[in-house]
Amino acid sequence: MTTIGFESHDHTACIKGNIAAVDAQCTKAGLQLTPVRRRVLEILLQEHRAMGAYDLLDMLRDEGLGSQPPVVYRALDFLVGNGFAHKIERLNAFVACTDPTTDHAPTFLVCRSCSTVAETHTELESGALGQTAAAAGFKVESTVLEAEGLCPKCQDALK
Amino acid sequence: MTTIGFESHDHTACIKGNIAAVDAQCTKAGLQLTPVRRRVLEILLQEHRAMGAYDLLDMLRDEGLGSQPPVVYRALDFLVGNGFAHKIERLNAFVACTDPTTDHAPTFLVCRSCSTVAETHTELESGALGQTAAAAGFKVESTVLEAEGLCPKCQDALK
DNA sequence: TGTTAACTGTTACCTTATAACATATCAAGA
DNA sequence: TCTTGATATGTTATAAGGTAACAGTTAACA
Repeated sequence: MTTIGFESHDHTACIKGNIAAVDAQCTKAGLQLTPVRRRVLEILLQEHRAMGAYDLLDMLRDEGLGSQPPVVYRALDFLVGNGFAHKIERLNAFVACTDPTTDHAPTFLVCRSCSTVAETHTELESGALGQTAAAAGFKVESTVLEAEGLCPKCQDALK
Repeated sequence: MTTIGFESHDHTACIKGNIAAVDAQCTKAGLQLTPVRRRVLEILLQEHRAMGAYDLLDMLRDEGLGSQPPVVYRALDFLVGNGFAHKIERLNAFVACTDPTTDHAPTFLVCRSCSTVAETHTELESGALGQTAAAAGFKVESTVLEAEGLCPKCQDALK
């Protein structure tokens, strides 16, 4: 299990690597990473935080890439549907996936102070949720696993 | 760990018991279970499913208990804030808490076919989320733990 | 070159939620 | 008894999030 999001890192390389991985994945799966879709993913990677659909739309509009809500929602549907981005339900906002190459049930740690989102991956079966579901005879199709609180930096800053 | 929601049970007694428990809790904590708040909780208990704020508002309006959104949102804020109800983020909807007497981090199993919501309680510390957060130095203040899928009945019905 | 499939553009609208301010109620203290 | 403060409700207006439906575009390919 790895946690990505609260450490500093080479962000430019991180963006390039992610886009390249998504590109490869799309080619392999016959998916089209169109300009709007690519740009939305780039923005999410650059900002490295949860962004609302209308925040993204404002940026697209400034760049002449679309000005109406369906444009950004369709791009987000594509990205989320294919695992290249995730929706943070608690925030009604979206983040780029940190590991777009593997299928996974993401878990998020959301800092309420700086809004940074860390993504972690867990195995459903081994977790309490998976075990509870199995015991209840419930067939899980998708999960929402989010924690809100304070990241290490903000805990220090607020002391 | 107990799962409540997919078994049949004496619903009338379940409602009375829950309201009584909330009543006692309010008296003890100096909280006011006013008519609007009580009625919203009753409706949630009666319906025994996730309900949107505007669905609740329609029912309140029919009963002359309030006709504008803030009325129901304030009642829900009170109920959710004190642990007497929960919000299902995935659905933007609300359910009565099945165990209002104990402070807990609820987990929900939401059936996409019949919309029934089962609530279970898990210990944060023992779960994958708690362990991940601890490893990352993240201080958890609240959690959203939801699974969407098919309940046992609907799995049978769809065969 | 016509047809199809996938994607984008646009209008219009719906659902969910909250800010802000006015009013009402009630209990504690001057 | 008055009045002050705390708490709750009533109401208007609007912000924020999301989608249905249909028209137009582009690219691949028979």
